Parts: sequence; C-alpha cells; structure tokens
Amino acid sequence: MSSDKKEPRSTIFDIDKEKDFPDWFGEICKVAELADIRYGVKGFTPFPPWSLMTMNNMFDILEEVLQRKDHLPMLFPTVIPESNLTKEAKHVEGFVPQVFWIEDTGDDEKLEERLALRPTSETAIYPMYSLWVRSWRDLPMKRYQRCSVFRSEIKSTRPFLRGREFLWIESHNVYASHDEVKAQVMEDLETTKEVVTDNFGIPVMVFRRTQWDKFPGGLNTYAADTLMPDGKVIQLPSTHDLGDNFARAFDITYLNENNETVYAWQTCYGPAISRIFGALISVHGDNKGLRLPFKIAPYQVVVIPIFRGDDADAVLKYCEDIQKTLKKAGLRVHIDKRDDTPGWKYNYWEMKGVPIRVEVGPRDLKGNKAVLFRRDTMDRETIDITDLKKKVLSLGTEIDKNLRRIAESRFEGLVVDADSFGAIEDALDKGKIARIPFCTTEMEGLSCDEEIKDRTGGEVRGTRIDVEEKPEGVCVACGKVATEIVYIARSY
RNA sequence: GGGUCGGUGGUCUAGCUUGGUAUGAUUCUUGGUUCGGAUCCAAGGGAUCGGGCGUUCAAAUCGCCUCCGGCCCA
Repeated sequence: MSSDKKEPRSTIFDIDKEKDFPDWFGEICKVAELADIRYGVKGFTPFPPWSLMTMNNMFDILEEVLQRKDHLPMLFPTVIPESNLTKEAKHVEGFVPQVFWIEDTGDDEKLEERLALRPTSETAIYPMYSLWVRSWRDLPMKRYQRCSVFRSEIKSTRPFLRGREFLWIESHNVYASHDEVKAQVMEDLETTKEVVTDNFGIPVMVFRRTQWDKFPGGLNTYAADTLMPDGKVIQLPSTHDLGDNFARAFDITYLNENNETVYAWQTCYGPAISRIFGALISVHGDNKGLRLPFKIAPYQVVVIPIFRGDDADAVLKYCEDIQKTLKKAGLRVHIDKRDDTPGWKYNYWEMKGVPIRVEVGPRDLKGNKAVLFRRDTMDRETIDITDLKKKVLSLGTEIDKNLRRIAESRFEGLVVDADSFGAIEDALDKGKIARIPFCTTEMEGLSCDEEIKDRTGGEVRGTRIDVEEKPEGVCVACGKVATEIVYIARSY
C-alpha cells in the first residue's frame, strides 16, 4: 500500500447533535472544558473558566433585570437548622428526602441540632423575614440571592442539567395582598422571557403546573419549559405563588393601615443559571461544537494572527490595534498568540463557540483589511479595517438574532392535537408536544397523568397561561368531561 | 430505584479468555522547523492498571466486597 500519508484529521469535535444527543452533550462538556466530571462525587462538578465566565455573564444580565424591577440582593447562610426546615408540612414532605445533613463537627462532635445544606432557601430566609417585615410600609419586600443549593437527586445526574449542587438565583418577595402576588407572577414570566429568550435566544413555553407537580407548600407553580434536541422538554425558571402558607408557618405578619396584624403574601422565583446554561449549549450548539450568543460569550471576538517568520511583529502589532479598537467599543476580545497553526486555532475556537473570529495575515496588512468569520453560519467576509468596529457590532447583533431564529423555528408546528393514547405516543415519538383535553389539574387528575406516563412516556406539563384555551370533548385518560387543555411532553 | 456496560500515564487505548509489574496514539516539556482550515522532526517526562480483601511462588489478568462513571428504563 502506498498511501501512508496522514489523512487530515477532520475536527476537534464532530458529533451529530440530533442523532447522538447524550453523546454530544457529554463530549462537548469535556472537550470545550465546560465541566470536569472527574471530581469523583456524584452530582458535584467543578466548572472550569469557559463555562463559569459564560454563566457569570448570564448572571449579570439576570441581576440587572431583577434590580431594574426593584429587587435588592442579599445573601443567606448555606445551612438551615432542622427545626426551621421542618416548619411547613408540605414543604418538608417535598424536600426532606433530598436533603444533605450536617450532623457532627470535627472529631465526631455531635451537633445539638442537625443542619441542612439548603435545598432551596425559603426556610432559611422566612424566619428572618418574620423579623424584618413589621408594617405595611415595609412592603413589598423584593429581594434575591445568588448562591448554590444542594439536593441529593435520586435521578441520574448530568453536568448543568441536573446536579446535586447547582447555581441559581432565588428571589423571595413579600406582599400585602394576593393580587400583588399574581402581578409578581406575571412580572417574573416577563423577566424569564426577557432574559432567557430575548438575551439568551432560548424560546420557552410557560405553563401553570398541575397540583401534583407544584412547589411543595405553595398554591401554584408557573414554569417555563424549553425543548432539547432529543425532543424532551426541560424546565427553566419557575415562579411559585406561595399564598400565605409560609407566612402562617413562619409568622410573617405586618401591621396594616388599620393597625391590625395580618399575614403577608409571598412569591418566590428560581432561575437556575447552571441549568439554563445546559439548555443554552444544547439548543444553540451544532455538530462542530458550541455556538455561544454574542451577548454572553466570554470572548465575543477572537483574533487569529497569521504570519511567516519575519512578518510576526507587524502582524501581532496589527492584531493588538484591532483588540484596542474593539475593547474601546466595550467588547471582550482575545488574541490567540499560541504557537499553533491558524487552522488548529480555527477548529479550537469554533468548538468553544466564540461568535466572531478575526483572521489577520500579511495579505490583510498590506491592504488594510481583515477577515471576519461568523461561527453561527461559518461564513467569511473580507472587510476594510476602518469598518471593523461597525461590522463586528452589527454582526454580533445579527448572530444573536439568527441563533434565536433557528431555535424558535424548532417550536413551529411543535404542538400537535391528540385525543387518544395512540395519538399522544405518535406525537411524542416524532419529538412533538401533544395538546389534549384533560379532566382536571386538581389532585384528582393525578391518576390520569400516571396512566398517560405509563402508556406514552410523556407527562402533563400543565395549562397555558399566556393563551386562553377552551376545552372540548373528554379526558383522554378517564373519559370524564374535560375541563382543561393540557400539554404532554417527555421531559428531563 | 431497576437493568446493562464499563474503570489501565492528563486523554483515548492494547493486554484479561490461557496469571510472570504494561502496548500504541495523543497531550505535556525542551530544541529546531512551520504558520491563509488540526505543520513536521528529534529528545524527554508521565501508570504502585479505581479502592479493599482473598486465591497464588507470582494478579491489570481469577473470586468476593466496595467506590465512581456511561447508557437505557421507571
């Protein structure tokens, strides 16, 4: 055989996202240095710079929106004394099975009272709210904290999508009336759409969850779902109408204008950034790796110098001028000066998902040009260096629009009406979401949900709250008159 | 939680059936060469074979226990 020539190796990363999604996800976490699963404790994962820098940018956007809507930041301890955790009965039932407990210190010294690592912070925060809320003048009290929480998940864990420790923001709000609570629910849904869809380019559908799937201890849960490449949906932020349940359990009362002591009303809102990041890379990624939105990419632009021996200094100088210009425009720019070939660097940064690449070599130097490459479409364009800033800025906007457009196109025709188990299963097998008449999302409907799950693998995600829907016909499962339209999907 | 497959230098991997302290690639370091889609050459570094116990003169290899992970299912 003659051909002992090396075949050009294709790319760093090349996996069919649609066909082999679990494989794609695991590999991209490793090769793009997003999560290192070698830590050795189930569900606990170190995040290297690339994912953390992206998540920090996501946090910044979310916090900016929350603060604009009058939420103030705060931070509570990680541990919750057992007596506080167990004050609200339903809440206990829902969360205690997943709690990590601290029982002793140092050399086996037993604690007087066990401490829980917070699985969520209601029971940490509300005893203090009980002290902080005194009068109607203190209301509304809108606050949030950015922290990590701990849940001993039984289900199999994966980086970002389901960890036993994950990063989120939780907002906890106190009001004088239930009406204000309902308004806050709507505000949170708008926040979700502004942040997750407008900024991160991830389309969502919002649902009111069923009574058996709501936040333990609350009245109602409203949540945003998005669609993963394998046709399953995943829950992103959720808002809970807590009614006055927790106020009664934690004695959060205030003096109203008539000098009467009354219970307060509450909401909480929990966008899990690490999970949204997991959805983001899955939704926007392609077979060559990540495609990060321009708004949140750690490096929005990477500059690749190309040179032969004696051109090096001039080319590098040219690159630094480019970096200076773009930094002045407020952009995050990186010059890759490593001693590797340009082609290697192209593949590397494409896999990492940097939205825009500027390639600069002797040719460009001579003509005062630069080559602009966009990751989303893999298109190249040669531009005059004087247009650089303008072009990069408009291209960044265009990339984000395009990523969002691609993601949203997957939602078109996604919902399919069904009126039988067969039709539901058929829809789910095609990666669709089934829309069906259903008896009720009150507790009595649970057995119907379970039957649907047994026979189709899908589950009831809830009822739409952004669209009015009139039920017709009978419940697919039990045959009783339908009182609601619900959506069935396979889910994470 | 059930099923299943797996764990060998940083990474991927050969060896396991038929016991005799480990193969190759890549990464990493150094020097040179090269640079418009994964440069090439040379030298060097790096593994008590996930952990424990057992069988044996001898265990990556055989047995038991345990930890960790992947995938599928609930």
